Amino acid sequence: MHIPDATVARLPVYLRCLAMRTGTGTCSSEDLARTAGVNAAQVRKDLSLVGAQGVRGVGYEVNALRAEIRQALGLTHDFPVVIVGAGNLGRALASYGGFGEWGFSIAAILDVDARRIGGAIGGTTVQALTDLETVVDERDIEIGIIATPSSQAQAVGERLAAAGVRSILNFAPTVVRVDEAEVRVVDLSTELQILAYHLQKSALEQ
Amino acid sequence: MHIPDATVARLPVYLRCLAMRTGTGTCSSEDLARTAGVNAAQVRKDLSLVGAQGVRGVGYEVNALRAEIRQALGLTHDFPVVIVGAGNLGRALASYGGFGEWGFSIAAILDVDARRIGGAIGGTTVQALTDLETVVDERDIEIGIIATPSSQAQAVGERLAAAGVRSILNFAPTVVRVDEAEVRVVDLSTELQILAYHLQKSALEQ
DNA sequence: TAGATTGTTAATCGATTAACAATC
DNA sequence: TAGATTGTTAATCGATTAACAATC
Repeated sequence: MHIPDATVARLPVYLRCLAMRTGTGTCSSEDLARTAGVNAAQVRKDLSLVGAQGVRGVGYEVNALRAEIRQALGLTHDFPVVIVGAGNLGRALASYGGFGEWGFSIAAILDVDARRIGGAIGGTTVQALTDLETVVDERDIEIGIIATPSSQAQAVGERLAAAGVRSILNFAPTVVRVDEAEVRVVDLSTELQILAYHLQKSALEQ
Repeated sequence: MHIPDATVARLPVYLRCLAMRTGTGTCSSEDLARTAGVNAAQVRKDLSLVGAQGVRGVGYEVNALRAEIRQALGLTHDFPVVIVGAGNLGRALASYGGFGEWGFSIAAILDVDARRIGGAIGGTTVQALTDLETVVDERDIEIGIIATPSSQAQAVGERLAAAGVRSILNFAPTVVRVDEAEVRVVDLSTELQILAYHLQKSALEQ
């Protein structure tokens, strides 16, 4: 079944909201909508798209709901992830606790800098960037995270794609275009600029 | 003039694409569309919404375009930003180079941990979290960044809002709801989950 | 039964894009 | 003039949401 992009983007939010609850009990679409900050009709529509079923007059069973959403997102097996770049950002990402919770694990952290190679970050030893292809192949890595300086981001993206990685998350503040892989960007200044627009707009309204 | 949200979200991308070019010369909607990864008609529509004007048969003047987009986004003055949390993530954000380029500056970095207070991160001295209200007031801060552990995120969001901050960027992997402020979330696991969905989908298609 | 809440429809709203006249 | 590209229209597509019958 096809799930619209807009729904896919909201599913992780629902998972996060559900994670804040105790394991058992039920939850109405109204409850979930309030914590997620969306419309209740939208919650019901999204949930029916992922195949979750509630009980009229009662709500959704929290545990079953979690399972349905994870299933729909494909979070059914573990995803080994490679982080390229062991600077401040790479370290912050690696020591971010929430990886395992959703079935992602850090298979490797790579860097070019000899002073960083061999060091440990949250239990993972930093390897040389030259190991990229080997690591991707041996550990069956499907997801790569770019946490390098902007100047190296495009080249790393291309290497990841050439090694067979089909999903890339780019944290470097630059455009990375790779035809063979899906690239998502996470960027501080983009977010700040969007906030700035809204600030200006609300200032004009006064 | 009202600019649709979808357009506002693309404007920073255009700025980034334009930043990759030399200061002068022209650029067609087709050029910009290719680097930004969107449709050329969409680029022209977006640009006409921000009031940018091109020349038929030639394209848009790069410098003028940059200026129009910045103007539309409200990037006309400097925005002092406060970062709450001086752990790995806070450090990574603070040492991220692209701040100044778009008119944002780090006015303060705050933390609760006495071992971090007084230390310097990229030229800024870490201050005590108790200084939050004073700093926001004295430096006229309108934007706050939450880079604390999840457990403290909501409380920090509320304090920021109470101190008068109307725009908050939350990097903690948890839901932060504050009625008086706009909160945007940037979250690693959300992005990974969306990638996982697409991986699974393309695997099923084979 | 009465109250609550789902699941779905249908209307509305907003975003995308092909197409093409205008014009440099 | 010929080629290129904008600016805008109108069609299409996708997303949101109010409303309500179904039903626990």
